Amino acid sequence: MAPATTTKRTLSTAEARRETVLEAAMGVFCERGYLGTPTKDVAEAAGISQAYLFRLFPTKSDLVVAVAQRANDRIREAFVKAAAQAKAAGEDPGEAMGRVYGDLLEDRTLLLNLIHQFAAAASMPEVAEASRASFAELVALVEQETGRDAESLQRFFAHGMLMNTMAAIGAPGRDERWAQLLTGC
Amino acid sequence: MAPATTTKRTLSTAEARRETVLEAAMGVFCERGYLGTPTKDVAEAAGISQAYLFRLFPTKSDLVVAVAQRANDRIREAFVKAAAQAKAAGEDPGEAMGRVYGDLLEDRTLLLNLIHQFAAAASMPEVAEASRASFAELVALVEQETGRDAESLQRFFAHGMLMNTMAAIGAPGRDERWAQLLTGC
DNA sequence: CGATGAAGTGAGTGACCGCTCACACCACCG
DNA sequence: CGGTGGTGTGAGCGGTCACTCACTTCATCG
Repeated sequence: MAPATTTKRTLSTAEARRETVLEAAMGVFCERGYLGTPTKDVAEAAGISQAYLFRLFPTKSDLVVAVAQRANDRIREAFVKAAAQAKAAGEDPGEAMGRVYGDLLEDRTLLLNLIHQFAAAASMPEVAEASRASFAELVALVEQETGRDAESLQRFFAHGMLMNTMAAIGAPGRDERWAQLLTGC
Repeated sequence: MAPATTTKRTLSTAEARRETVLEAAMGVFCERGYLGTPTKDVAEAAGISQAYLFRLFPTKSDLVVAVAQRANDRIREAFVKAAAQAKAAGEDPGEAMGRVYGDLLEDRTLLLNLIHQFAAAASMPEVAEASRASFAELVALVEQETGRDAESLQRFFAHGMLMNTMAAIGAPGRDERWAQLLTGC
């Protein structure tokens, strides 16, 4: 790893390692999910030993929750940025947020982490709590930025969840009629 | 299990046993998902030995695919039945199908198997294929029975996927504003 | 009856999993 | 210089996993 270029200790090295690990974990978890992926794979992808992984995240559950929160954070940040840019350009923030969500789903890693998160929520209360907190923030954000009514907001998020599912099962790109119908914008 | 104490033992056919196993498997898989649930738990829930489970389903993957298909079958059957009843009663089949999907999600077992199926689709091509086949049938069915246009069909399924997700993360029943907004009909 | 084949299981197997521990390394400080 | 505290690891531990095999029990039929 490259050492910090300059400065004094603004960020601990362990903290930076944790960032590396979370990034690598998202990439590894997205294939077989949280329960299906061994911690050894995460450690290898992050370029550290399994022993050190367990010092950075005391249990696998801790790691999973952190990964889920990171995925949620990434979505929220993208929404905030898209809304700000749209407002500055005098465009519709709602449309910009919908478009940016579609762009996010192009990143298969993020998308799969999302659906693994929802699946894991069934047996991990902390993950479920993180998911709910994320939806709370996202709904508030979209409502505030767009001023849409309840039905319109529900449609916005429903469309997002459909796109999630379609991407997960590999529907986009298929030329069957049903796939084009459900994935079409 | 039951006939162990008595000297008599009533054998069942392998086919009947497979049905029992699939039913039990849905109940056990729904908690921790396909990769997170050991086959031992499935065998116990079905009341057979692990060894015999592996004679009925040669690999865990075979079992998982069969369970996914069974969940999909159950939804399709419910849709067909609801549409037929609605038509016979002179009601709107589309509304009936939407309502019956809401009823199906009351069964947490089925709902969780659905989202675990979508998650598993990421690493199990056969599961992904089963999911796609199910969507193909469902879309054709709803379109045929309701005659709705593309946008309306997409909204129908999008709403279903949102309900899936909300139920999975435990949103229904919460009194936070966002939850009522997204789960409200 | 004895034979045949399907139903069903106890007792493993090797591989793998989450997690731990003793210890090495390195930068900095007095 | 030695000490201190954080970074990092090799080697495993106990337990669990998917899967197997030798074996028993049962129903059926000539």
